[in-house]
Amino acid sequence: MPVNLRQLAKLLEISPTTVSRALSGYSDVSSKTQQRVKEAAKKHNYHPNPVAQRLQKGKTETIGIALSPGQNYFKDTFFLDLLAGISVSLSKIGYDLTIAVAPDSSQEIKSLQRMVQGKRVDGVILTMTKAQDERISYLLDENFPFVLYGRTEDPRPHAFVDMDGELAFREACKSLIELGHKRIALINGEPEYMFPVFCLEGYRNGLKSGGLPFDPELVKEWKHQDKQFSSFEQTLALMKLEQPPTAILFHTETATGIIQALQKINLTVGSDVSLIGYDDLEIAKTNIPQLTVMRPPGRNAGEQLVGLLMEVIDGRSPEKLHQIWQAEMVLRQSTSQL
Amino acid sequence: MPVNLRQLAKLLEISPTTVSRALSGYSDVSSKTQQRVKEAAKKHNYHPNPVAQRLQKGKTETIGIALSPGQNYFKDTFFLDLLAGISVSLSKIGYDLTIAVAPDSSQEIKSLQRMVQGKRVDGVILTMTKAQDERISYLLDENFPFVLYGRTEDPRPHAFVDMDGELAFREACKSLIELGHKRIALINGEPEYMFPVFCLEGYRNGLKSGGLPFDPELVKEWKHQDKQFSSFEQTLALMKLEQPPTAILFHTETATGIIQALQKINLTVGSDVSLIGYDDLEIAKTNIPQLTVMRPPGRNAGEQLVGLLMEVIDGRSPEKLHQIWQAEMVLRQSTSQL
DNA sequence: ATAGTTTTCCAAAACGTTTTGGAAAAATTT
DNA sequence: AAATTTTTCCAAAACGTTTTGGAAAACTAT
Repeated sequence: MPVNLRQLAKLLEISPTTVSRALSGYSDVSSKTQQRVKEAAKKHNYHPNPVAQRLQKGKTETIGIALSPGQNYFKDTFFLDLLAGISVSLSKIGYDLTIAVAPDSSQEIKSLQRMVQGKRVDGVILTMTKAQDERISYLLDENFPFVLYGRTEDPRPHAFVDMDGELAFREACKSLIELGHKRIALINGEPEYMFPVFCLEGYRNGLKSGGLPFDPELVKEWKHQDKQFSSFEQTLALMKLEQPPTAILFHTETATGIIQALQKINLTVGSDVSLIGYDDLEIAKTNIPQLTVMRPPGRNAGEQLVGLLMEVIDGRSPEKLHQIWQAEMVLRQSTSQL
Repeated sequence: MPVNLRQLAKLLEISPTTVSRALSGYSDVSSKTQQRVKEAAKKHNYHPNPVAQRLQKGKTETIGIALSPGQNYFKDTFFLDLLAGISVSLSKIGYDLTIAVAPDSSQEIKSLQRMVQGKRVDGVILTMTKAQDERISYLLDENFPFVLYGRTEDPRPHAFVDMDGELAFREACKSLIELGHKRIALINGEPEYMFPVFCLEGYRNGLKSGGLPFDPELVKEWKHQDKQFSSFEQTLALMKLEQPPTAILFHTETATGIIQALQKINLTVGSDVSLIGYDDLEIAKTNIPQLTVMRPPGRNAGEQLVGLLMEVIDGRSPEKLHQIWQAEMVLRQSTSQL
């Protein structure tokens, strides 16, 4: 039932070469036969075998994304959205997306090697980047095409897309200062990952530009393994300080823990304590009161990643292949004048 | 730098045939040369080109999973866990996992066709199955190997894995009746999907076996597009009834909406209203009070799906290739004697 | 008509494996 | 030592495409 190129050629009494070239629309086959071939292909339900194409072209026409289940950083539908963007962009150019999930973080490098050394993909996309990231060193050492969603400290040139966490937290901080807040806390992610590092920097810069001192007591970190509970605890700790904060900057993915902590000690979100989250997750809209957040542009990150990666694969130097995106503030009910 | 089979053979002054057979451990090559070949392969960092292997074997050694972003059914890390199980099981047998995300539900069938007709995969895994599911009809019509995570009404034999939603909701219902509840509500998913259909059935059977009447007023549905808000509204509606329920059965993914609704009208979870959720998501453990839930076995669903799919691909009749798993009750603080 | 162009086609090689069907060499039996 | 069996190897074909380097056929310009 499944016809191949040779059989189709035989049916048309024409050479396989011509059939191949007709289907790819080369100008050295007359429009008449081109027509004829295309019709026959449709009629006989011919689809070129991608495996054969790949062998011939010397490309896998596949790109990979490596994850570990430890990466439950991704909340809400964010990750699926990213995957969707990547997948759709890839299928437009005839590429496939293969994903490798390592059983745990320690095996992550192995599943990456399987894709790279095993010649299963032409390039990879990496998320959840760390300041020191062995996956990135490996890819750079191997000189294998990749693009990051996030940043890293490795100085060798490489392509990446990232949010401007510094700007987002700086702006959020400034807006709280404008509302009269003098004690502003930050509940941050682990500094092992790159993003929280930028967020802290933005927070410090925001304080500085508003003329407020930096107080290390007001900065807490949650653990990835136990996000909600650790942010719950950190919130309680903050509020037990001699001079507790009147506002908290945080990552919206930890909203549940923080809000429940405030509830427990009978503080009202929005009046007693102002909150600004980073990322506009579902909870920000469904919570009562709705949460003021910094909203990243989102949506087409996948498309951008694919675009950059293709340039890297095509051999363009990754020097200039990076983008840093800005979040915008969405004012809702969790912030108020002090 | 990347060595291929022929080059390795030349280096060893041996035929490519023998190298190939040595590496696959055939008994018709002496253990001495087998040793020699394997060492050389390691030394020269030889990895067989999977594309060439696939062409020769006539298999893609790849399986596909098709999603649409509309499927935000998947909460928490559940989906990543499933993907992890699938990915790990596949890599053990040398297979790749390619995922195709359709831009929206209407395109879902297209991205499935791309994988199937385009000969990009040997089989597919489907989730979020509907009672009437065009994806499933398509695959059955094409006689293409697949396995479902969920059930469907199509009577033609096929492989699947599913939870026993009927049993879970029946048991949950019975346990509430034992606690003395007489007005038990169900906040269910849309009956377009198969799972809620079974849940409703279990609920009805539970009532019946406890000698309680079925009251349609006590059954509500939430919308997938707006899960939290619609369950919020439905909860309020339930509580405005002349005879409001004293207990609610629901899907844990809608917990936020339901709990916030109860909070709004000053009802205490666990004493005023008992709650039992289906699925043991993070929120069930972090909420105060912790939620009593029905916990599905989880974890190795991916492994099972892969196992069944491989049998289908190997041509085994799918008649007997299905499993239905049972959830177990986890007693926490959201249920109490009436 | 002749030479020169352009258009249209195709045979053969190549991509990197595995499998098939023997053949040569070695070991065993007569 | 000859005949038989077993062990070890390999040449060639095959998987389904695309590309290369021409060649034949059809026009165009002289």
